[in-house]
Amino acid sequence: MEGAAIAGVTLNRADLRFPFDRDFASRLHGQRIHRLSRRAKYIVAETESGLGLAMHLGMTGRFTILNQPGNGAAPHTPGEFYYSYEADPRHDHVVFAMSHGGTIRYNDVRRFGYMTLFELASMGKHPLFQTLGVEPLSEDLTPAYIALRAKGKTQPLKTFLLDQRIVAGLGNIYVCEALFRAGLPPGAESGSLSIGKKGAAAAERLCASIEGVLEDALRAGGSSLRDYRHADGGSGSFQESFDVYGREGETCNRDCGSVIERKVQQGRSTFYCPKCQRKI
DNA sequence: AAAAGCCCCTGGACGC
DNA sequence: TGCGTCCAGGGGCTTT
Repeated sequence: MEGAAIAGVTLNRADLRFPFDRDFASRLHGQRIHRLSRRAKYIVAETESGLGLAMHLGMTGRFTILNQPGNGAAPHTPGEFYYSYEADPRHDHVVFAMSHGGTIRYNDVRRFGYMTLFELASMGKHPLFQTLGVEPLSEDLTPAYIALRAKGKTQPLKTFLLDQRIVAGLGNIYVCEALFRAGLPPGAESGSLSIGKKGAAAAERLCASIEGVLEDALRAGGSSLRDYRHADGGSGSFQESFDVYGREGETCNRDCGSVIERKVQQGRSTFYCPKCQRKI
């Protein structure tokens, strides 16, 4: 979509998680998309005129790119998977008509996603972005950074890692998986990461595990649970490589003889191996 | 300051 | 077939 202009925006309702900005559609009308980028869990469309469109998918948000008007998308190249998109009047909330004749649909069953316009020039000062922590795949994520931010915190590691102000973009799946790979208990005090040799070693493992999990997941095209899909209708396969997520009651992949358990932290499920993730 | 709990919303899975 | 309960890739707000 980079290089294409927005020929029209149709809003099929007045809000998603939040009401759309006033003049949302008209401000985007005719804007050429200069580039698409990402910060934390936000997809950002940057227009040539300096307008930014931040898009968060929430839990069930999904973009589908259709290269022809109507229901079906023609393959980009011969032999490519042909994706037929069935219109969903109940949950197709936003439709972008693009200058080259294609359309982009935003579908979101639970409407926890949202979109908002902002000025690219002052992105760093925008409330959505201002407090975000480091990108997990950047060189900013280091054991020293982890130790610094964890220092003195009594909150559980799981909570610490889900906090977007610390590391931006980690979600429930990848936090669970990273903690497993690092051999760290989800309930351990975060502050321990900044104490002593064991803490330093743990921070080191955690850092490497976060990177490793995300890289593996990216290679696999992400995790496709339920109807989670790519913009071309394809799906990821990282769910087949989960060590702990969604594996309650199953045997640990480390052959430690234990079974994966589930507990609730912050109202979300944490999956872990009680034996492999015993202490820092 | 930190943690627990509830809320937003819809739908699928499962038990009775 | 229907109804109730629990659960879900996120995260904000209020209460303790």
